[in-house]
Amino acid sequence: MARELAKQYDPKEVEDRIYKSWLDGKYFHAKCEEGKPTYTIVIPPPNITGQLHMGHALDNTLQDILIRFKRMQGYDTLWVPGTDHASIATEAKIVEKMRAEGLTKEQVGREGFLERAWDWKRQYGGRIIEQLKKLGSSCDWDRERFTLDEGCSRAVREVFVNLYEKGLIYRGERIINWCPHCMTSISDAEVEYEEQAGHFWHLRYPFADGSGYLELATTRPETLLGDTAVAVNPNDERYAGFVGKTLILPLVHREIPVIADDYVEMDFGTGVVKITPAHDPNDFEVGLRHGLPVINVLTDDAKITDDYPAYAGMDRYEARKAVVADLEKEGVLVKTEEHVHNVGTCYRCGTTVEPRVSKQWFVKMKPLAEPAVEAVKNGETKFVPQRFEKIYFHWLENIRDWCISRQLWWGHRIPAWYCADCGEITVSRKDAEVCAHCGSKNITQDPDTLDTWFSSALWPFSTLGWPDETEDFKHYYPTNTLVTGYDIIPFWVMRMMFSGIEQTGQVPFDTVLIHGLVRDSQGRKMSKSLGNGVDPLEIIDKYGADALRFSLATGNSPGNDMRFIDSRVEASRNFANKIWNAARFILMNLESDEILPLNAADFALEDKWILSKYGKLVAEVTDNLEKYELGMAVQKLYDFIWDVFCDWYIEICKSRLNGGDKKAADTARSVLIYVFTGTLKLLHPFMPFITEEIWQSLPHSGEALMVSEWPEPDNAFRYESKESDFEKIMAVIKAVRNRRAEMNVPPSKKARVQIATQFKDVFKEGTAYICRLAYASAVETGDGFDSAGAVRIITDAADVYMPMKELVDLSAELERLKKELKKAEGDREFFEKKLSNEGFVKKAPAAVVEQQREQLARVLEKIKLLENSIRETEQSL
RNA sequence: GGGAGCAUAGCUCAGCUGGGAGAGCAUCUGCCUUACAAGCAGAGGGUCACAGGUUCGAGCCCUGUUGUUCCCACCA
Repeated sequence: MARELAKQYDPKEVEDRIYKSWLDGKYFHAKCEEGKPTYTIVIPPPNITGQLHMGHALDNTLQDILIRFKRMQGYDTLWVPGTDHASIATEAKIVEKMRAEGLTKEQVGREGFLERAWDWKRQYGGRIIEQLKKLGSSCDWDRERFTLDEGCSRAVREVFVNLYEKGLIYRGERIINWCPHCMTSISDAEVEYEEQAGHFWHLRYPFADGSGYLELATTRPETLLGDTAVAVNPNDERYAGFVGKTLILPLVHREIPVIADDYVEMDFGTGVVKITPAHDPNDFEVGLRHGLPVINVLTDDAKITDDYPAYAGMDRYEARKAVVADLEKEGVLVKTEEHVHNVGTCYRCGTTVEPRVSKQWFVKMKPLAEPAVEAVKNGETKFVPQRFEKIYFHWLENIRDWCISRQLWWGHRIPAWYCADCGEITVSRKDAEVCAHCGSKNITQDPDTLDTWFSSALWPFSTLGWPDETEDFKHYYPTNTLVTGYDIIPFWVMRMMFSGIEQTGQVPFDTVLIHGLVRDSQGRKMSKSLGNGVDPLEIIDKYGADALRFSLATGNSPGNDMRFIDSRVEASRNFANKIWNAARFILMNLESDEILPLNAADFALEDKWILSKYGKLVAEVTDNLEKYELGMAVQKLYDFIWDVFCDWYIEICKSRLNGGDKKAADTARSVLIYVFTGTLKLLHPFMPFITEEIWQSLPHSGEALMVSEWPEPDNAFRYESKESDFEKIMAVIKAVRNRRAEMNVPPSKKARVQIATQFKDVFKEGTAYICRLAYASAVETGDGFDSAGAVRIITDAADVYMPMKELVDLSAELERLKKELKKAEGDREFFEKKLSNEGFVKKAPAAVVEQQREQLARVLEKIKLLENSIRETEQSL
């Protein structure tokens, strides 16, 4: 029943239909099956503001590969999907949208704002989910979650209150990173440092007693307004006499002290530092040590406060200019130097961050960090590749308290109420009605919301129903593999680790699989501003999802960045087409829908060869996948399908299929289907669409490839010696092709092939293959042949003659033989040297020594044959 | 200032525990051979950054150097 398939694979015709059939079959849905081992992944929830980019495509391809592999292996697999409310990013979008309508947050109020935000979420929040489906992601969509949904919000409350009760969450006035554009505090992890060209202004601060001045340098002269001291190093002899004296702050004319503090580097600048506790984290610390006042000079949108009428309302950069000009006027500006320094910027909007003293909520990190470090040190959770542990440790070991409050509306509101009567704070799982301390009803909830990452940190268990002991939680927690980019370790991985350990007593996952960034073809980071981003959906449209997935899974090693190159996707697309055509070939050679039974008694040499190769492939691919070596697994599949199965096995099968011997043809069909079906299974996690589509049209049992059983190597089909027999024949075929190509003999011109060999049986069996694949008109085997005018080819197992007198240029042939002899003699020297090395023979493993001996023997044999050939050729000349 | 990665064919990259260097693309030569020209059969192309060391043996392990990318860090 020959079937007609299109000559080329058309992913557009296939993908949506196949994806729908999987959904209809509910194959993605995890059923909490008793007695089955579980395998769980929680998706790194993409932001609802996001559109699928290459980073997502890579991340989710890897997860889908793992989850499909484990599903086929028989695990009860669950891949939890969902999205993140992304407080800052989303809020910024809404604000921007409102601005277009001429509205501000204040005008619409909190309620109105949140309504708009939820509307926005309903409209766009599902966009990226639909895009993930295009990629083939086999997530359990029935369990889709959102960080701001009811369940996740309850988990957030529970954790907040729990930590508060343990004293691990506190409220305090600290210096924090403030984004004047987003108008909120951000955590240390959310600050990105970049080098900026700036200036170094040298200033003179005069002593109050008129006895001169101290010279210092600053990069931020406008903060001078908030200076409350000038510091020098206590060991600095130059300034030893000045400590304790009083200076007059220029412009402001306030009296400030000279203090001594270790923080000051003697050999940087002038060794004198102005101290502005309100606007520099280090100065803040110095201020604490010396009991200095904190004078805030900037508003929350980074303008000078009304306390300084000369500059009030100017933004920090305008103020800087004005202050410098005034300093110059006052005669205290000594000089201005060019200076490059690190400036902190907001990771969301890129605005320069303003360190600022304010009252915020913090998580005390030390007690949480220690068990999280320990869990990785003792191997409960391991990183792949392992080196990323270092980044993880480094962050946790140097961590400062986590500022979790945000001056935003879109997010989990902080469950703290302040009492206007007694001034105490009530923190509660349920919305508080009265003050827990004095019973007053005069309480108001903290207006702030929590850092988005606070809820993301709970994702592995909040999505499974925690804090309730749900079936899902009991069944699927702890999860198994977390797949993410190395850039997210401090934001997310680390926080999930300590949150999981603290809240559930267990690590949230046993393995963290880290991947790199997908860069553009020139190695640059893909970014909106550069406009160099490649849209995965366009690639899918052009080449198919399988081709994209295959490209992302291959050709890079774990943790390393990769470049996205179009030609690689094209190659993957070609590979898909190759598989498609292999399927076409098999289908057009089938006579029924039956799965023909394998009958070992009928196997031809090539059947044993391919079965043996296939068995090894199964073992290796499985092993690679279990070790997260996805790139290696996929490379082996590529080589097997293209080189081994298509180029050799299919070609060789043709003679049996067309030969008229029904039994032989059926044997070929049975092996073709067995090996091809098994290979499709192995490839399915990487290229789910095309493999499913083909499998469905091949004879099969079961509903779908994606829920079929993962292959296991069959020991009955191990044929080591047959494998090497077949490879002897292959070597002859390759050698003949090679010589014919060199001599420009067209395939249409057949030639007799005579093979002198000690493996006569093998080559007799290989006659048909040699005729077909080496364009032989006939094949003879024997001990020796007349070499006069024959082309001679030497392989490891055979001495091959092709009588093609009219084509042979004897003198050229002689040259070639001599060249080959020279090479063989070089080989002989190599092996002889190695084997005569006493150290090698004594110390190398016996197997290695033996192998080298065999190789030497083969070389010697070859040399003998070559010398013969040369002699005979010389005689013919 | 600290830490990490990378340096292999013209290009993009593999190379798992050390046993005479691989793929894809590109180039060149033949082929429309009844699955596939998105294909088939061949070919050329590499002092594996450099210098030492360990070893019988190093692309792989150790030390240093150079180049490059990234992360972290309070040098005002």
